[in-house]
Amino acid sequence: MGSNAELAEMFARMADVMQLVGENAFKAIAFQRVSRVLEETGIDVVAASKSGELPPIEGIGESSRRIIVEYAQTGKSRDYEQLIASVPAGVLEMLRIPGLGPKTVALLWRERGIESVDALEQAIGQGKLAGLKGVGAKKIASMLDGIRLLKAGMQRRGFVVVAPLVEEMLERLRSDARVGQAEAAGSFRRRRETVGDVDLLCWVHSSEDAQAVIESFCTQNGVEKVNASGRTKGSILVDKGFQIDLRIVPKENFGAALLYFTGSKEHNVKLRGLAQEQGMTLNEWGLYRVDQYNKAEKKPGEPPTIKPVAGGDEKSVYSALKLGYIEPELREDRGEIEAGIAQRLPRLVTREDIRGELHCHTTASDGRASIEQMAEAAKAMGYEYIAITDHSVSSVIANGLAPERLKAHIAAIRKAQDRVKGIHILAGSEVDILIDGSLDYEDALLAELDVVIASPHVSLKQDTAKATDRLLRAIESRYVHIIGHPTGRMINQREGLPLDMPKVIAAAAQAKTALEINAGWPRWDLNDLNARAAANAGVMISINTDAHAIESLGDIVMGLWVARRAWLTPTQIVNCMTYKQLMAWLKVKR
DNA sequence: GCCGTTTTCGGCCCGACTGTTTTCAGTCG
Repeated sequence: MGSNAELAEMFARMADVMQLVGENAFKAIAFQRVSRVLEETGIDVVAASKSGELPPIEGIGESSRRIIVEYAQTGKSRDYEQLIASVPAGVLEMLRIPGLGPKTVALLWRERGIESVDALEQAIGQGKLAGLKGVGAKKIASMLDGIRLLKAGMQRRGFVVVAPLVEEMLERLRSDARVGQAEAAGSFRRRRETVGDVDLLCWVHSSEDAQAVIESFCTQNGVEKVNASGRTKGSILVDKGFQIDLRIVPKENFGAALLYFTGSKEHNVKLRGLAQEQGMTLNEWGLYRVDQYNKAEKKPGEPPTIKPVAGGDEKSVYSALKLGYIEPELREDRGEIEAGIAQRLPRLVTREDIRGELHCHTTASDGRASIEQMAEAAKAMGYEYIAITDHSVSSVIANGLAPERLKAHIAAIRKAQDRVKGIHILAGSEVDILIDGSLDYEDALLAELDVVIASPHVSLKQDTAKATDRLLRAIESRYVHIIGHPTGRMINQREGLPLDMPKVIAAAAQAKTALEINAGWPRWDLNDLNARAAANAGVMISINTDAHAIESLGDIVMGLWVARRAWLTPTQIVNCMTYKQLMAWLKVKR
């Protein structure tokens, strides 16, 4: 076996070890970067190494290449094994304790022989940490807090799960008369599917109010712990250990702060490097000319006393760095800065570009609204068309339609079109991709439909070979227009099919079958990276809500977030086509 | 370890907050 994910994990572990043994910090950072690049690249590096065709990849140098190639050929790496053997596994685990870093873990290990999280907890209980340099009562208390959090299982929470909490916090801030403007930043603003913590940002009318706003933030109802409470920055835990940070800056610095707090960290690092190359320095206060920037005059919590080149709003900062505006969804250091330099940033899809819905359900299967109701709702959204795609016969729980019922349903859809004007109603089906990749209806019946979406619903724990073959069969069917939620994953709930995604994408490109971004939570399937890889390979993407009720048609905005994170432009999206274009596209395979 | 329209060597982003300290190291984002 062997995969990018396994290699990424290896490099991440090696970086951990390097930090612990006091290796040059930049080496560890370099390996962390290799790990991230491996996770995100569309290139199957193991397969490429085996065939001797591993292309140069930015961030992966000679040493890392050697490790990758050795691993691809032998299934292991001597460098990795040697390095990993030098530190007990439990010590590496201690790095996961929030608030504990490599220096302290190394100190505990070397000075007190503590080799696991449990051993640390015991040692604290027995007072064995006494006399350690730099470790006082408060630090010990914070270690116990960290251990408690770690054991409570601090996984990243789903975007939609934390959204109400964020809205509530913002509401509270905005209703504070001292606050001028409050926004959510961080991975929440970048619309990542999961969020590790939430970053809020605001400016206040009078700088004397800043500390008081932080204080009221840190003492509001529901606060379980205050991690930090300074003049411009507060950090709290709420809702069983979920971290929320608040940062306050003057209005004039809001743009630079929003940029800084939105991240990603990797995006920021690269931007700062770019600023440096241009004789400037970028921080959360603004963009400054380096020859004017005198660190000695910089007081913590207060803006630098010199005039910034830019900083009032984000656009001015990007523009001063000779970049086009980079949308928050792109800020992951996945090539957006290079694209900005080359003035080749994508024109990301927006809500206004969406002309129709191609995947929804009605009361015929497991939906809650009639054909007419769904069509009227789509029309009210300004759509030109909607495809009604109820479940097929094998989806028994979803009241899937047997062939005869489907025929009657098609007739009902045609009839509904007579009653509802101003929107085209297409007859479709979400047909099950069965375990072996065959479809749930005969070809002759599929041929009667305007739109066919084929989706996997059951047996989502197949191995990679079986799952991939299963999807390929459906992709290659001349009657299938779109593969619905291709992996079947549910964020934070189930993994879904372990597809060989490069293979699936290549087949879809070849067969001219579109892949879906299912906008429904917790699917968001395809995810951003796979959707981007697919679109780059020439595969059309359809952003579908899979709505089972009128309100869910509005989920399209979530699908758009994923699509924007995937760099998609309207020309790559099926349901950005006009009705006429769509009808032509639907006939291409047949 | 990685990288190069000023570099194949010498850099590598920057600031806030905390805790244990008298001037700073560690951690985080």
